[in-house]
Amino acid sequence: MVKGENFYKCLGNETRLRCVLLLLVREQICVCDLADALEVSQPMISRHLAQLRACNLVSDHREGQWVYYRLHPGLGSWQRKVLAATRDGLGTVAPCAGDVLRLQAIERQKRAGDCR
Amino acid sequence: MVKGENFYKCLGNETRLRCVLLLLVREQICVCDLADALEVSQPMISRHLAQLRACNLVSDHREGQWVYYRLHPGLGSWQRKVLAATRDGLGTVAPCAGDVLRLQAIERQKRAGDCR
DNA sequence: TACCAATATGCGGATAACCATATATCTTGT
DNA sequence: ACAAGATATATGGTTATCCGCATATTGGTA
Repeated sequence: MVKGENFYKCLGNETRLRCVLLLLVREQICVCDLADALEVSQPMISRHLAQLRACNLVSDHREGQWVYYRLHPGLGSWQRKVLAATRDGLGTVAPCAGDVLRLQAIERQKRAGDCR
Repeated sequence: MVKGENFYKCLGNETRLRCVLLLLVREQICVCDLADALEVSQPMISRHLAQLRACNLVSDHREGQWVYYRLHPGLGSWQRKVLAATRDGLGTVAPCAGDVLRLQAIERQKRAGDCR
């Protein structure tokens, strides 16, 4: 089996692709922020994240109550090139552009909450 | 729907990925040579080529009895970058390396046939 | 026309992918 | 210990994908 097959199978789903593209913009994102930014249910994002994890596209770590995901540090350089090219091609159009905007809004809201 | 989704769905199948990587090595290849190089049946290669065609990853043209496939000339630059990075990452390992060798053997055999 | 090689497609069955809903687990604060 | 928030998984049903085999189509040639 071609090693890239699972890699591309993962990217062949809209939710997972949008996840990965968001993780190209932010070092790490917690599950609830991902769900809100992509406007999908919590079980749905969790299951897709599990798949990305199984294929070593992302890694996760817990910080208290929250689980943060990031692009897997062990990604091959060719895979990073693929993702970068994809961001250049798709990052600025719908729905990815909207995902970034929503994520930024979520982050603003959290910072505002910290102030009181 | 993210535009790249179908692109990646196509690449998420071993046979189709190997096809595309071979087409990165040769300008154009006919169906029977593709089937022989990848060691898959003719209906199978034909069906996958139809899918690649439907997603505008490849284009085809007839030359007499043979139908030749090539990477679609209208591929976006980010898509070409993705394919180039994939070739760099996977092109020299199995099964892709073997595909190229078998294709070369097929071409040698054809040239030998032409000489008599 | 008849035939052969090359290619495409129809069909049926097996498997995998996907989603929504419900429930379980884990962590923290009370 | 209990409650609540965050995350993961189980379950069931629907749809999509993949494959093998048989057959149709197309172009060249006798």
